[in-house]
This record gives sequence, C-alpha cells and structure tokens, in this order.
Amino acid sequence: MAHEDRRLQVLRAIVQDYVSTNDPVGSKALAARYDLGVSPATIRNDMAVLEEEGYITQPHTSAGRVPTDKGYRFFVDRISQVKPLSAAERRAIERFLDGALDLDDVLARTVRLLAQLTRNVAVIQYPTLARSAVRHLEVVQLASNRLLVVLITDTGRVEQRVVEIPVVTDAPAGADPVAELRTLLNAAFVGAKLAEAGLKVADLLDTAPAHLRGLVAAVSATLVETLAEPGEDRLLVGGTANLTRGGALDFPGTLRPLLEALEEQVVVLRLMGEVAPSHVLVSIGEENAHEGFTGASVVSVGYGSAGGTADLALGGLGVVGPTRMDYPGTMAAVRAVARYVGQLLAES
Amino acid sequence: MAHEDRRLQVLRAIVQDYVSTNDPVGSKALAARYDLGVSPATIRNDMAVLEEEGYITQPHTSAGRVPTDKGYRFFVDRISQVKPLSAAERRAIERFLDGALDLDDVLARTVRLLAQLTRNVAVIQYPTLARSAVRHLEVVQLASNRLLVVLITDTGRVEQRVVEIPVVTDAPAGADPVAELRTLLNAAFVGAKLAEAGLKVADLLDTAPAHLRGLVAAVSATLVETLAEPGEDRLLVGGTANLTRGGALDFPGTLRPLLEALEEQVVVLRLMGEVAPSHVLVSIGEENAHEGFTGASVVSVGYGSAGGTADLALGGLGVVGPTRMDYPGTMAAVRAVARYVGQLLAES
DNA sequence: GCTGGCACTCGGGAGCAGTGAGTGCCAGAC
DNA sequence: GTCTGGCACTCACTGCTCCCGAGTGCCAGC
Repeated sequence: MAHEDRRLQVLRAIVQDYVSTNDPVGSKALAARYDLGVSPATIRNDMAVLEEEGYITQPHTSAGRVPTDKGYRFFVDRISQVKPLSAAERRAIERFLDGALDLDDVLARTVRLLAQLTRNVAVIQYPTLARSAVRHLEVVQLASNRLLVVLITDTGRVEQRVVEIPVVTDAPAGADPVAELRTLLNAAFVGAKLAEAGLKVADLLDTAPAHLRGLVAAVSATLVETLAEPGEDRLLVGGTANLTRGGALDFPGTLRPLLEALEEQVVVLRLMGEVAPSHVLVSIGEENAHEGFTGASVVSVGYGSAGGTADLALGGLGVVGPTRMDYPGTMAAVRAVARYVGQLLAES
Repeated sequence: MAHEDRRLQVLRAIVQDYVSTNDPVGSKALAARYDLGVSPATIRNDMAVLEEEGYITQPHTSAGRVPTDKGYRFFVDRISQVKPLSAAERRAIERFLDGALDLDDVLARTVRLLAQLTRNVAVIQYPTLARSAVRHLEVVQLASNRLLVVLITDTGRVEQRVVEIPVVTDAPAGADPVAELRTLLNAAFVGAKLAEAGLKVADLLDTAPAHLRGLVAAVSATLVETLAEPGEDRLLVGGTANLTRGGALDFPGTLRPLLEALEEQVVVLRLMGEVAPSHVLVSIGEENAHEGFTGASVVSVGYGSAGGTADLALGGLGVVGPTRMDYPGTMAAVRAVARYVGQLLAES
C-alpha cells in the first residue's frame, strides 16, 4: 500500500532527525524539514501507528517521538541507505595508517583513527593467535630454571612467556640445550597454524632426544596453554572522551557502567563475538546482554583474510556509541577501516 | 604561638572533613566533629585568617569553607600524617601481583590494583628502554628487504621493529647473513645498557665484515632511533570509571578534557616527569600545567632500582584523582605498590 | 484518505516566600 | 590579649504556583 510505504519514510525521517538534533521530533518539524508531501496531521496518524507497533515512543506526553531500539533495528536492517565515505575520510584513513612501525603501532593508530572518524569509542582486538601461523620461536635463558619464550607470528604479533623448567642434568658435555631446543622448536612449528600446534606437540615429544624431553614438555605446555585461552586476547580501546559528547544526554544513568565494561575487556570481546570480515554486525541497546551496554550500540566487523573463501577473521574491531548514533556513517567507517587494516597486515 | 598552631589543626580538620564528606565545612560542624577544644566562634576567627591567607575559600556566602589548591599543598607538605596501609591492603597487593605471567601482565595487574586501592585512575609507565640492559636481540627475515628485529631487555620488556634493509649481494656463497648478523649484534650489545648502545654502534660498524656493513648500519640506525624517543614510552591507564564517582561534583566542567588528556599519553608522561623511587611527587590542581588537569591532582612515584644509590627509576606510576582526594592514603598506596613492583621486576 | 481546527496534556521556566546553615562582628568574661 | 555567646545578616536551596508552548489525539469536512 502507498501509506505503508510512507510510514517507513516517516520512521526514517524520525531516526535521521533525532540522530542529528538530539531532540524528540514532532510532526510539524518533520513536515517542515522532510519533503513527505503530506500535512502534519497525516504524519501524526502515521506516528500513532508506528508507536502502536513499538518503533517509536514518547518520552512524555506533549513531547515529540524518539525511536526505540526496535525502531533503530528496523532502520538499520531495512531502510537505511549506505553512506559512502567522503574523499577526505578516505584520505584520512590512508594518511593515518601509512607509516606504522609495527603491529602495536598499527592497532594503536587504527583505534585513534576510528574514534576520530566516528566520534565515538573505538575498540580493536589483537589478531587471534590461534589463526596465525608461527614465523619464529625464540628461546632465551633467564636463569638455570627459567626460560623466556618469545613467539612471533606472521601477523607481526609478538607474545612472550616465562617458563619454569627442570634443570637439565643429563646433557652431553659441551652441548647447549637451549640452542638445541630453539632449533627443534623452530623446525617443528614454523609455518604451522597455531591452532594445529597442539597436534605437533605430541610428535615432538616422541622424537626429541631424551635429554631435551623435560624442556620440550615444559615449553610446549606453556604454548598450548597460551593458545587455549581465547579470552586472553587483548583489546585496545580509544576515544572514551567521546562518551561525554552531548553531556549526560546520551547515557541516561551515568556512564560508569559503560566505562567499567570497557575496562573489563572480556565483556567487549564477547559482544563482538563471532565477527566475520564479510559483514558488519550491529547490536543495539537492549540487544547487548551486558547491563553497561543497554544504552549503547556496538558496530563491529572482523578484519583480516580479506576476500578469502574461508571467512575467518584475525580479529574484530568496532565502535561503541549511544543508540542514537549515525548508523550508516559508522558502518561505512568501520567497514572501510577494517578492510584497510586487513590489507596492511597481509602485506607485512 | 599557641593559636598559630591551632589554626593548622583547623586547616587539617577542614581538609579531612571535606575529603570525606564532600560538603563545604562550617565552623559548627568542625567544633562538633573534631576535638579542637574551642568554640565555633573561635574557629570562625581562625577560618577568617586562613581565608585571608588563601588556604581556604567559600563557594558562596552562607556556605562552609573548602580548601584551595594552596590549602591542599600546605596540607600535603606540612600537616598530613602518614597513613600506614592496612593489613588487608598489604595482602591485596601481594595476592594481586603474585603469579603474573610476564611484563605486560605485571603492569596490567598493577594498574588494576592501584585503581582499586585508591578508587581513582591509575597510570603506569613501561620501564624505560634507555635504563634497561639488553638481554637478547633476535633477528628474523620477513622478506628479502625486510627484517624484524626483536629486542628483549632485562626488565622483560620486548620491543619489535621492522627494518628495511639493502639486499645483500656480496655475501660469500653458502653464508647466512641474517644468522651472522644475529651473532654479531648479540656479541656487541648483550649486557650493555641501552643508553650506551649508541657508542657501541660505531665500533661495530668498523669491525663488521664488509658484506654485513649495510645490514648493521640499517639495524643500528633503527635501534638508536627507538631509544632516542623518550616520549615514545608507553603508558597503561586503568580505572577511568572511578572518575564518575561523586557524579559531576568532583570535576566541575565535564571530565572530557581529562579523559582526552589521559589518552594523550604524552601529557601524562610529562606530568609524571622526573619521578624518582625515593619520594612521592604530588601535583595539585592548577600546578598541573595541562588544562585538563586543573581540577585534578596527580600522585606519582618512580619504581625500580629499589634502594640503589643511583636514584634512577625504570619508570613511573601514579594516580590521578580530584584535588579533593585522600592524599595520605593515596601516597601510601602508591609508594607501597611501587616498591612491590620494583622488587618483582628485579627478581625476574 | 487527507486536512484544518480545536481542546487537552504536561514538562519546564519564571517568580516568590520560607528555611536554615553559615558568617561577621561586637561586647563582655576569663 | 584571647575566647565566647549573642545577634543580625546573607544567600543558596526548596517547594510552591503560575504560565507558556510544543505537541498530541480526535473530529468534522473536503
């Protein structure tokens, strides 16, 4: 029906207007600012229906309407138009990310960039260890019973662990057990995906010379353990100052729970959940299970393995902001940045 | 004089009361809550003098008095009593920090601990590279013209850089230039303080075999450059949620500038400035040059080289909070944590 | 099915009096 | 000289009422 269609236009107009002005929007303002071709009275009727259906709500009688979470959801899924990035924004992305020194630097810059582009809080997950391949393993002796093991992956991530080891007693005279261990480990693991490392450990334990068994066992245990903790993936957060834009308006309670949740990295990691590089995930208000996020939306996407058939991400990145956010713009920015970061990591 | 002395007691009482209640404190409340042995009227006279001298101020007539920055300064320098940590707090420190896996983990735990103990924002600086000694240098070939150099220091810090290198053309057949380079670098640098590394570079360039000169030059340049950037020292921040304690009361404007400053790590690093392990530095309100910090105080101290004669810190740690903070308690916590972290790093 | 008109609702700002915490000052006691 | 009780004064804050206006829902007419 024709008026069914117009109702969606009204909803879209309400969302757009509310996002840009932060004022509940009334029928008159809507008629004046958007070319809907009908009078305020008609719009009022449409709004009554939209409210009935739960897409919008009134903060109080005699105020305009505000989109509900359900309204935003509908907007994002059905009626928002993709907003291409401006040339200036594209340039900003390149300028910002080129010339990064190392992985840490890439991630730090990305977070700053994304926070700046979207004027919200940005988060980025370190590349998952499990899906990276080993480039090199370095072993350094710290003390007679302690080794430092440094793992370097093909995404440039460097992970270090101190390992307690049994003191080697039965080594052939003149041998350098640590050097042997290094050679052994590298021969076994270099090139392997870390997810498969568990399998190789068993082999290695069988084939290693007897006097190295103890060392190999200790180091392997630590490696496997490191990889087995997916929650241990680190997270970088930036742009928290943006939470205070719009005073106390955006976040009804305080922003305390949100700040706390952002420091509890685990919470955010779970929210980003299973991100894939192929499509942007939007989680709105109450849809976020965690209490701190009920007034916020999360827009996230995976990065890495760009265009690959296996749609697995190295990690996720995203933006956290008020439910009242510019979804099309944020989604475009998040997608573009993720793509660029993916390229950057693939190159190195 | 006797009443000069009492005036200081009044000032102390005002600071203590204001810190704990967050209400401007009046003469009557003071007389009731603190055993000053005089009547409210007398206290009023003292307060008039203290105000005259700039130690306290009235938000408005008919309100109590509030300490000024100068008042806090005097309190910290002259009349505060050291507040020993409770047994529970000591236990918390040990429980929290023991069992840390590596340097990153130690620092992350420290920040969380300090934020929790002081109920404010905690910051910690990564151990300065310049004052650490090299434990090991690892070189990994990424591509024919790119190396990854990983530097491991005796404080457990791991730093990585990608180095662009000239392609080696004149190597003897069958040689492995990267392995040679690794041997060479480790022979030259291991055990050296990084601050002295610059000197060694020159030697190395002279003595290195001709076909490695290009490599050595490129890698050395990067190393020296890395060390020359003191501002590049990284910083960990935690407990920002504590800024919202006490609603908008503590930070008069918004807390936006403060959050921004905390993300601009450089700003904080400069505020911590030249911290020494020997004594706790307190910077109050307007004393902080940066605008975002004019409503805040910073309590910082150096950690590392505990008890050494050369009183140089590996890095600084500290707490950022409202000027209205519990200075004695915060100072005690900061000092205790720094000492413990210093020990922990010395052990490893 | 759309529109103009109209009565109704209600949040928020302005104006205003009352309250009480806190002050400054002064005269008298120790 | 120092402290104290008393007293008048100031002024933020609270609660109250009133009023305005934005926005609504409904209805009759086109």
